[in-house]
Amino acid sequence: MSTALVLFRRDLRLIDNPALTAACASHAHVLPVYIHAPDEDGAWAAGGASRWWLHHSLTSLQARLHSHHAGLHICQGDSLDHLQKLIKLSGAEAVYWNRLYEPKSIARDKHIKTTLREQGIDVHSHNAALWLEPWQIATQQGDPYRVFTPYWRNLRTQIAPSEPLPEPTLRGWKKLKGGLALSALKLLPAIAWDGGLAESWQPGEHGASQMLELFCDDAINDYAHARDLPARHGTSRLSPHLHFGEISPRQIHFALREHVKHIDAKRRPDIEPYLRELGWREFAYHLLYHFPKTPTENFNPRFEGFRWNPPDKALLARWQQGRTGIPLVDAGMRELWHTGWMHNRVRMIVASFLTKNLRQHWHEGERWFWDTLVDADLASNTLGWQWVAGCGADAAPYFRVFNPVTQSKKFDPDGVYLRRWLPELADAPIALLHEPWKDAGLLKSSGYPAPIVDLAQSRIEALAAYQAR
DNA sequence: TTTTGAGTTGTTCGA
DNA sequence: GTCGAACAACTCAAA
Repeated sequence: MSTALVLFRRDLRLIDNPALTAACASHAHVLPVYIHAPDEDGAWAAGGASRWWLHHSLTSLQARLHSHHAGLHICQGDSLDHLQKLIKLSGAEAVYWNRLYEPKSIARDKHIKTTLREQGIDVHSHNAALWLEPWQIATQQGDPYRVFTPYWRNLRTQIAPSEPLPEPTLRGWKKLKGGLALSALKLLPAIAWDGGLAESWQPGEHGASQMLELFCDDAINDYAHARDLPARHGTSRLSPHLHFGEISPRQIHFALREHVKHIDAKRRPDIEPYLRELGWREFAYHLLYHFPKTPTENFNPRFEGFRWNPPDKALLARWQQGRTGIPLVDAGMRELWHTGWMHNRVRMIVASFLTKNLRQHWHEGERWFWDTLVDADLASNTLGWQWVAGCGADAAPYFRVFNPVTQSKKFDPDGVYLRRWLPELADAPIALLHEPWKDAGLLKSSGYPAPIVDLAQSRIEALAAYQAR
């Protein structure tokens, strides 16, 4: 009657979970385990919003396991120590997990694997998060890709949607005494700032599949166009679910293809633009794996001596609080603070504003996003900030400076998004809503701040700084 | 080895 | 108002 441990990390689902399925197939008893070890993530331990999500996602996973008469054994502290103790207590002869790809996680898991194998334990790791793992794709010369388009052309030919693994059914779930209650991990905020998150999201496998269903029913039909409009729910909003592994790209791909199969060819939505976005996620993992220093170092070494403005705490605080005086920037930053998420286009705009108009170092934005986003992901966050700042792989050309007013008029022409997040301007006429500084009386009566920077002037200065690089 | 075509998401200016 | 060009040069990836 052999026993296996299944270690859950960022694969918080029962369906299409290769480690869980493999363990259940080969062992009579399976013990699901979660070990909370933020210290092992160093500077990139989960931020506040991510911890909130994690708490609720684990709650959901516990409920899913309970419905199988199983439990989740929770502990906190050194991963290897806990695994060794649990192996002894349960008599397990094997450990299963799904792989992570952050540099620190890779090093830790390698160490755990070596140590346990030396002790005669079988260790099996699986891919639950990616179409192809970072080392499974390379240029013809055998190098990692640095440009998205050829990467995607290659990846696209290798992904064929296949049926997700079913939820495993096993009678022999193992339970041990001595696990922690989830609340002992203290993942929820001490002061309740999380009301907006709870209104906006339903973490967990069930929430993920509901979000996917919603996407299939609605946004995918007009994705190529509506994904650019922040007032609309035109994107999938699956990013936090993907980050925590409540759903996998392969599940999404399969579901989308099944969904569009039954639609008349003339009205069938084109899912390629969305798959391409999943391709960007995959590319981010590819880059982080092959260039592990990029969360803290410029991908492009020519940016070493770049003339960032000196760090300015006051300016940064105004950006963080959504009080820059630029409506679209402020709306985005407030959406982020309230919901733990920001529309993709608006992310680019607030990031361009911070790095180009304010010329604050991209690390500042990277760090703020890390703490406030429910979908904060080291690979995607790194790629995104380096791309906007211009120092990344396949980065935006230096002269690409977003004009938040132009973007606002173009992508939120009726001001629906602005009015939603800037209640003090809700009654302003549309012409002024995009540029409220044009009416001093409006600023005074609304209390909305004047711009903290001159957009035109700062653009010119940014172009000069980037040209001098 | 060398050559060739190409590279997420923009803005401004002038015709 | 619409449209194309300029905004740089570099380096990536494949032929």
